[in-house]
Amino acid sequence: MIQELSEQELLRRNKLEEIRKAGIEPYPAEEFEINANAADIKANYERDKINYKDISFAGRLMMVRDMGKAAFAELQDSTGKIQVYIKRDEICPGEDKNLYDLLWKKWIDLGDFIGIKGYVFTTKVGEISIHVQSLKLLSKSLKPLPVVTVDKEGNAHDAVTDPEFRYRQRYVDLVINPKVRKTFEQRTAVINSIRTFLNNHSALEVDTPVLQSIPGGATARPFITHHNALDMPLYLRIANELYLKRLIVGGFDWVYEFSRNFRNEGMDRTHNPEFTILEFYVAYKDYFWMMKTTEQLLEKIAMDLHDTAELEVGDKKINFAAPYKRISIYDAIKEHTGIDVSKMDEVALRDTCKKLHLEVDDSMGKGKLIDTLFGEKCEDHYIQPTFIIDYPVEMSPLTKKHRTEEGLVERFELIINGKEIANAYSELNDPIDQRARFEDQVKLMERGDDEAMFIDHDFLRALEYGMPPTSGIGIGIDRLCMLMTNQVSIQDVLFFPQMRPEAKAVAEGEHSQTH
RNA sequence: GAUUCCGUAGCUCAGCAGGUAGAGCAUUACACUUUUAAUGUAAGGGUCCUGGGUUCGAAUCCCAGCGGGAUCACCA
Repeated sequence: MIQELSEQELLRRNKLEEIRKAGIEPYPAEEFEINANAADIKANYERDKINYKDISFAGRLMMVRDMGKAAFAELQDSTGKIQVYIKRDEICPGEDKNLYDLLWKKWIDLGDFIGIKGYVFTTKVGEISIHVQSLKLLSKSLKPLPVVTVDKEGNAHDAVTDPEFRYRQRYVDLVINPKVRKTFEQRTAVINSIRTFLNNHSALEVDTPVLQSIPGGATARPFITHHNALDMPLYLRIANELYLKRLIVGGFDWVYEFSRNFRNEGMDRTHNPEFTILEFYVAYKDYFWMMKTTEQLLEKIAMDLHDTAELEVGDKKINFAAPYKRISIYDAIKEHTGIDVSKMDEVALRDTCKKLHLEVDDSMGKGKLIDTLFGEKCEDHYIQPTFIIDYPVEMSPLTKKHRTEEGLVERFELIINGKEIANAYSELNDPIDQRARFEDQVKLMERGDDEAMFIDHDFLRALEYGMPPTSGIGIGIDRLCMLMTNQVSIQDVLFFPQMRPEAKAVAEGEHSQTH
């Protein structure tokens, strides 16, 4: 199948040939040395003019205002845009005006990368610009870039807003939408902030297997793959929890990993099939310590990014300053339904759910029923960061039993803006109890719960050697980034969100034209 | 997976009581040596997502498919 090139694409390919015929390499190999960037020039030129007389700058050509024998253009580098001024007699001092008349005026297009040397000056109208003394084509662009213009009021015209275009061709989105770049820089800032916090506490960053023979540590449907040499199924990890705990058994006091997890479930604006959870485990701590640490961490992230703990998220203000409200899951359900479920057995719970018109079936055990009740009736109400604590044992197979409350475990979830952001516990380190909990999961699986956990015998063996009392947490990094960058869709905090393949082959047709 | 909206030039969009496809920016040509959504004059550019159907005639109406968004379900 041959996809025809557009008029503009053909033109650019023709220009490419003209450039080569003129003896100019459109994709030069040698380094182009740079000694300034756009943001630096704009910020520092006025008070430090002496240092901006011999500038070497490179960037992508975004706009040209041609005046005949001179032109203004805008170049964009990784720090932003800057205006440059190109005068024919300046870059072509002799008789030969081809560099200007042909290369600059005819052959260079919007989207090309060019390198310039020159000096910084301020134009009549007061814009800091680079006066070009020499010009070099660094890379020819063969596809026209959407042109987004910004007027005096700062309004963008013809901005590309089509989500499909933006997600499939993120590289273009990043070039033409400066806010998108900022969001991703902030995502990295969130991760750096966390890493600094953890490293300052002498935590050890580790890597654990992504390919696992038993997908453990969470309740979710895994992706299955196959290892040919071993001739066995392998699962992409749904969590790294059981491996990090093995490392606590091995004697590390505090380990952490930014874990790319894979769950074979639905997709929407808060779910992508692959996503990132930060998990960390700390020896000799409990879930109270973990709540304090979590508050401190989130407050620090907000401060590092925004210099304030109070952030605008959609039409709400969310305050990340510690401490956060704590409420038990039973009290939360009582508060929002008026029903005390703390003493109910499975049958009574199922009836209660039915009365509240919640969809339930016989495969659901006590834990899942309570989870449903909370998720449907309560979760949405917690906008400010809130710790929901003390879950029933049935829904927490890896969590230590509560020190005083029968039937509960020492667990909390952190809810922000109606969404779960973190999940943490005092870790179950009693190997006998852990084995019993796994066996309960098997019974759930036999009843038809396809998310129940498998027994991980090696993990049990590790616990039998002894794991110190430990507290652990998983923090949803993508969702945290959505809050910190004020984005409503997970697709806007992932560079390349999962998409169905495009119907039309993008590459095939175009290759067959150029080979 | 269900419901609903959307798919027209490189980009943003208009066109729909069915009658041979339009604008702005971008592109091409010419003019212009401090402009800034530069300007002026002229020109080119489209399997109207794909495939069927109704009709003398479909971008427009109907059906199916593909892709995307939103809402819901599952879930973090």
